[in-house]
Amino acid sequence: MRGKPTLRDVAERAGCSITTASNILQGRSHLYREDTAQRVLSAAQELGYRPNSVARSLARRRTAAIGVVLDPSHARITHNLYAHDVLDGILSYLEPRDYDIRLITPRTHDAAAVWRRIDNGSIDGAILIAPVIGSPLLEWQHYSSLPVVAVGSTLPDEYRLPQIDIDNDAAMASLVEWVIQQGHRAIGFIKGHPLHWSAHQRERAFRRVMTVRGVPLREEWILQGDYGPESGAIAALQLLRQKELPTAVIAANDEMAIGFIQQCRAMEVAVPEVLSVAGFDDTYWAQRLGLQLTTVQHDRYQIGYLAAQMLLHHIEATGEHLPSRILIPGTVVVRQTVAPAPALASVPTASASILTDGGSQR
Amino acid sequence: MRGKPTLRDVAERAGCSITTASNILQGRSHLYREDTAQRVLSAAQELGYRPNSVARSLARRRTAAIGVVLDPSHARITHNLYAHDVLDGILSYLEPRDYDIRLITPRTHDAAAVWRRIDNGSIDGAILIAPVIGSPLLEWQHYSSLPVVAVGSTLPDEYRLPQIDIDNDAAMASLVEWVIQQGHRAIGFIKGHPLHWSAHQRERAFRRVMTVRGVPLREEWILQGDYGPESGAIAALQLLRQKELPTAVIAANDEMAIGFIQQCRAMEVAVPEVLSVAGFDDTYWAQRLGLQLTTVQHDRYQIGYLAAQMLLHHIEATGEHLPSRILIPGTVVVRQTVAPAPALASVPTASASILTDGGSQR
DNA sequence: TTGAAAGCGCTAACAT
DNA sequence: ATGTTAGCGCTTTCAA
Repeated sequence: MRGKPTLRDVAERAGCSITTASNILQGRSHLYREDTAQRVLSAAQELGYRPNSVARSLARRRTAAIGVVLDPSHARITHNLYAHDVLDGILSYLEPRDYDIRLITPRTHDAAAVWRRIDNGSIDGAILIAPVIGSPLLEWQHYSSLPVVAVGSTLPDEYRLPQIDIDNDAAMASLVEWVIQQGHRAIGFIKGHPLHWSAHQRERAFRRVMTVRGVPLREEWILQGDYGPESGAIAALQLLRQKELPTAVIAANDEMAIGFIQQCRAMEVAVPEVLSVAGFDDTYWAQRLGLQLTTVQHDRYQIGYLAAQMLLHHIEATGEHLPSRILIPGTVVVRQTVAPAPALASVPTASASILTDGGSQR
Repeated sequence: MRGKPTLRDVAERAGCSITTASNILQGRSHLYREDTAQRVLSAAQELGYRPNSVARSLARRRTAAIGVVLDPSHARITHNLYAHDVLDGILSYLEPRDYDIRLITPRTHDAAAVWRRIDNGSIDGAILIAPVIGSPLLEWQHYSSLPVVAVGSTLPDEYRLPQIDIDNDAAMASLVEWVIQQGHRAIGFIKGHPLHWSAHQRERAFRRVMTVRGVPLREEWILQGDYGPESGAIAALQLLRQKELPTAVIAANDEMAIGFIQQCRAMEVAVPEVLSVAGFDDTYWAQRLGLQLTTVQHDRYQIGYLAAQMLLHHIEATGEHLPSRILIPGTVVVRQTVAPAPALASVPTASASILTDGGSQR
């Protein structure tokens, strides 16, 4: 025996066949005599035998691995707070079930090349993280064979993919309702990255609620951002040089809200005294940086967890592919960056709470 | 032909042997007649053939995959800013070289179980992310066979592992020197997590420079933290209730500095007017949150990149295992949370710069 | 220029 | 209770 010990080595040492060794090491000892099992087990132990998972995968036609695929547009994982939380949820489901995770970060937009990396037999299924509009990940010819679920993007129905996402529409609606309840009638909005479905969904919800509540929509207060903090700062610059200002601004995510607030403060516009600002997502780092951002919390960890669970079901249930869609509700978290509208400053407000949920508005 | 097309299907369709198809698809067309190569290529194309990477790995005895292993102590990847940056660097090196990444996050401290997940033939090598003191990842019996490099922990020499890390000692020394140059003679310190080697290295450098410069060390100003933001806040609480206060505090990382500053401001202690605070690491999110934290920048992305590079060299160079150690220098970044010591407030200071490097002090 | 044959290390019918 | 056999899909000598 040379190199790493194989099953054959174990079998030889235990004086039995390879099959026997295989069965016993897979926990089917009850099929054999006590002492045979013992001999195999100790042989394996003594040799420091570890089953070769590649050979096992080939024989079983199952890899016990799933792929987590980042859209090529978010090439750097670092700045993607969303992905971190989801990944944690995925790991927490998969790790105890002995599934491996392959992190796939294609850098190209060529769909065939991307899918060659994904669907080459090395994984049993894949979770697509926030595929954007026009992403190669969404070319159906490719994902039609491998079990796949998408998270972080609520796709239009024609993409027949199981998907899990936050309910952007309902959550943003809650937030807007709540801001309006604070007495604001002059409300601005910072839009997210135009390639993300969520950006459109959040904007649409904003516009709808404003309209339904009869609050005037002023297009000059609706600014384009890209979900990054810098774009929030730029939006602040653009907004603050206007003659008329809103009393509140809702950003489509926390990062932009943070950039926006920094810029406001740099220009000596007090938040929330002069201008209220709300974010969306309740990201971990925003919480700990003393901003006390009023925002919408939703459980990204759970999204990852559920996505992994759903995927395993699809993999194990050898049959049907029910393209389901799960939307996780969000909750408005009242902290300190949204104040009652100036004219109504004396009206009683919802009690603000720090690090505990504010009123859920669903 | 049923199911996914295999090499055999391609060969049949092209009317040649499996060997021929294999060779041609691996780019050895020059061995064959022009038209044979063409037939194989188009057959593959038409069938949508994709080589099965599991079978290929088994035959080649190479997986073209490497493992990125998180120490069980940092089970949740979310809050580990360090890991994100390093991971990005790793990905950027490995992705273009067609290596796959397996993300391994053992939840147990049983070394044998941990290594069974890592070294089971599914990867060609592993990068250990910030193994802590006593980590199962460091049990040498296991890592002795698989090529492995450690990052984020500068291990004592007895761990014979190639490793890449920031030069904690020199970088912290620079920072302390710089703070002393600002005229501070009353300096506190917040220690990092006691299971991290870096925490000890940073503390040791602090003590050494203080001693060398003849600045008195006051143990009551040296507080235990754990690298988390909350521990910084707690340290502030403990420090601020003392009768005598330092004029500056150095935290062993940014997160603690942030927590510390939040708490100071909450207690109306002005930073940096009353108390200067420096961090360490220059984390991405700290930079964008308007704190203007004076800290030490170092290139974690590069650490990941180099680690991947080094690992591939070890894998490819079938021979020697030179347990090298690379230490990346850090740079003091002067922003706005450290002011000259009150008594010296009129002395000229190093020009503060925002988002550009301050003076390097090495 | 091409192909036959022997594996890689393991699993899983199917005997016995 | 145990072993034989035939793969899994590919690579790679080696021979033709």
